[in-house]
Amino acid sequence: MSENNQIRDAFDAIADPTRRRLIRLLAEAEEIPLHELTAQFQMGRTAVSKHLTILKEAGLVLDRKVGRETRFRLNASPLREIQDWVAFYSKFWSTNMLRLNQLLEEEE
Amino acid sequence: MSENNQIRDAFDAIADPTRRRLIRLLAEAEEIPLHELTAQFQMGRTAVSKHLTILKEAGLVLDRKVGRETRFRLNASPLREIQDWVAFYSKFWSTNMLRLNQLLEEEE
DNA sequence: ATTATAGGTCACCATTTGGTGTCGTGTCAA
DNA sequence: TTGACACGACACCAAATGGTGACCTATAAT
Repeated sequence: MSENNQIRDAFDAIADPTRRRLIRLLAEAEEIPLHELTAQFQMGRTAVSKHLTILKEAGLVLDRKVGRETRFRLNASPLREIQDWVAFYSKFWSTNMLRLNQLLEEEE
Repeated sequence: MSENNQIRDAFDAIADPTRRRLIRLLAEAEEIPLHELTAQFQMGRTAVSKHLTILKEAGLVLDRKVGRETRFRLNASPLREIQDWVAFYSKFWSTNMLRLNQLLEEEE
């Protein structure tokens, strides 16, 4: 269960702003077909399809064919890795750390 | 204060595994000069320096010159944006959402 | 039956990315 | 003062990235 099909890094997948917008759009609806997603962007269908492929490779998106359309939906769970990663560094942006940086700055 | 010098996206900066390792190394010490960082990788000094430049452009790293060496240190605060972004989606990987996905899967 | 829609696939392209080696300069050590 | 070290800057390169348009097939609508 919960197969590890992740060809691609989640960090890599969310690096592109277009793909983050796709994730956002898919979060706001159950399922969205490609042509409807494409309508939200200025680029062509092929480009959007490529971005969705990358999201699929990272396990962030699932798709199913319904009639002649391919509907996409979000699978957010790979984002857990991102959250775990960033949580580790949350202790480094406390006010104490900011003050330390300021002190080192003024030292020279 | 806390100037917004971010030429580059933090999402972009953390996409590369080498840069994430740099962030980790810098989190474990106060300051590390370039040559010492370079020793941790298999690539050359120029490549590591380029990665650090990218981290600097994202505001994730600060540097100061001391003698003939350039010492780098972590400035984690831009990671806050990442945390805020990913926190929004945490509600989508609850067990309920996973079950819903399974149901949609079995539907066809 | 014909036409329009949806989308996969492919070839193609410009730009960016991630690495290399070299050269020049400032700094520390002998 | 001579040499070794640390580094920035630059030219260069292969591969990945992010986009395009054209073609083909499957499905839906008329």
